[in-house]
Amino acid sequence: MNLFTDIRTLVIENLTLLQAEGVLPAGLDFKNVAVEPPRDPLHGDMATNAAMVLAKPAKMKPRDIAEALAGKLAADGRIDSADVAGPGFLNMRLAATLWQDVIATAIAQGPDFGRSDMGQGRKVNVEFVSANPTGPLHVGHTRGAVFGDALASLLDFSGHEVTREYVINDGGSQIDTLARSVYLRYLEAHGQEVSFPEGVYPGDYLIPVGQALKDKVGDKYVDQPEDIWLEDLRNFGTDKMMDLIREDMAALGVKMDVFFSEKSLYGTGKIEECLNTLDKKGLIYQGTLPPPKGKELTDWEPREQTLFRSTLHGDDVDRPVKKSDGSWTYFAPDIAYHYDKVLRDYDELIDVFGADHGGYVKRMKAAVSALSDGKVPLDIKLCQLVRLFKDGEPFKMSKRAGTFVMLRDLIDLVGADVTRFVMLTRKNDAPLDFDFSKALEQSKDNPVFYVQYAHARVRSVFRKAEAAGIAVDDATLKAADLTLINHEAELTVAKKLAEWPRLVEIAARTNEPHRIAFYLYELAADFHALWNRGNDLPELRFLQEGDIATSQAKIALIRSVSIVISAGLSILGVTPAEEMR
RNA sequence: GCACCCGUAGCUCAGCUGGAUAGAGCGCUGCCCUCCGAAGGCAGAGGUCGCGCGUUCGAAUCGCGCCGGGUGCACCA
Repeated sequence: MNLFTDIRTLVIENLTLLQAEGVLPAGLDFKNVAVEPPRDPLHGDMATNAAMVLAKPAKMKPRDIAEALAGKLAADGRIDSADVAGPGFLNMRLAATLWQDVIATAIAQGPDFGRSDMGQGRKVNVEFVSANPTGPLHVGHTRGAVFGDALASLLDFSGHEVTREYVINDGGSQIDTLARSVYLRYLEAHGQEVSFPEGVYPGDYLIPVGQALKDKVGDKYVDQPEDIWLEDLRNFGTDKMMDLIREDMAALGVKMDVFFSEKSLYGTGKIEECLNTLDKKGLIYQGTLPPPKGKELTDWEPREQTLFRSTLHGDDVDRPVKKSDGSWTYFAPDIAYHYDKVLRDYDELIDVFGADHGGYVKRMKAAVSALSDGKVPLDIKLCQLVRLFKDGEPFKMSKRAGTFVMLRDLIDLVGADVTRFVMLTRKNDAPLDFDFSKALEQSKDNPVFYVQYAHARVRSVFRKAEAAGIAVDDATLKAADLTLINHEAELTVAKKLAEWPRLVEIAARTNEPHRIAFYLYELAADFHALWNRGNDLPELRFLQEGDIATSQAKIALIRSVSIVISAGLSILGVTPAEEMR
């Protein structure tokens, strides 16, 4: 249920009625008629712009339309009052029973309250993380991982059929580097002194991989030329790195549905097939690109190569798919990979990339547009950088090898729940400051704590109620006399709960899970405010001595608060707190 | 040079398919615990929404042009 769409339906019914009565002309388009919460709650519970958007096509004054509509709406039992304001806004006050119904619905639907069918079962593929299999995940990957996972959950919650996918870049030359790095660790495991020249990965995490290789093959590869061991070590290294990455993701609570191997595209004719498809559309040609501008290139010279005419699909320049020596560029298998997704019949594709891939967006969209004839939208979400702080100072982790802060370090320091929530308190295209000390601080300055605290407070009331012998199971609460919930402070919370289904749809439509985090903060604030009103007004306390019916009604209200907080946190991948410690 | 992102209160940031007097938190000022957890709440002060033009009944939001900051430009992956 979504109260806003219910009321919008009511508004449109009455507009139609006005047409039938000849007050409004026929043939009006109602699609721009919106029902929203007014910015200022003093104006009412809901407002509609109907009169203003219809004024021009109906050739009437907005206020006249609004007056006529107000007359109709005021007659409906659900509307306490409908007033015309300003240039033609229609402000409505809703009957208290509607807000009380929200509570009953929340309890009846439990974790599914707010679930939407707006996705209509559309198949969406969310590709995220996709870190090169050359080492463990670091902070930058973490943001993408959290974002992608939360977005996938959000889309699932709003009626999409979601696939979480990771593409393993196991086909490129960075895997040669990995293989050589593993080889050095392998020699080291055999007691050799090794040095790590430029261009290999020096990280400690490869030490056990070298050891494992020794355990597996003994001294078979010692002092052998590269062509003997390279292919084997590419596979061995990639497998070990993917194990590591899977463990990292598991520690963060991220689980993929599909791991797609880029290598599987090579030698199977898939890339060729994809490029043939483009060729048939006249989008492949032999040509020479102009030199890149604004950059001093000393070794640049014009070369003829195979190009994809991406400019016909919105890109700035055409892009090479083959190098001058005839081998594929990185872009070629990536096009083929996205073609594979299109062929797998997804209705929509989403890629979550790091901000450093910004230059890749247009060409990828161009490729998907070309391959699907514009039928499959591709949305690319770029996650900006994460800057680490401690006590307000930039933070660097001292690591023997490398200055990256690893995902594991984050989780060890603050835990997966805090990491996830903090990463989602900023929209993806804004840089994120992550302050360790703040993330662990127990104050309202820390949104993670603030939301968790609200949930813990609800649970605390439940424990007290149970100790007092009051039944607080959902079946009992659902049957509670909710007309006892009628104080303005309580209805404020119920109204915030009513926004939840609408908020979910907005967040899903924009692919912006951070809106969930901000909403939860607002809901927590309304709840904390109500809690404290109980200090001054004893009748607002949730437990009313000797009045079980009222207590149960009030507990039903805060039960629905905890339901929504749990549902929201579940989308973000965070576990709600039972109590604060 | 070009592309993308950002610019909103002293600071960090929200702001819905364009809606009314632009909202939070921190910081500042003053209040509220014999009370379901004060780890919290209430109130006050604080804004040319970077600048200009345009579209519109209406612009922080859309378009164009500037200014400032970030990221990226290749036969790398």
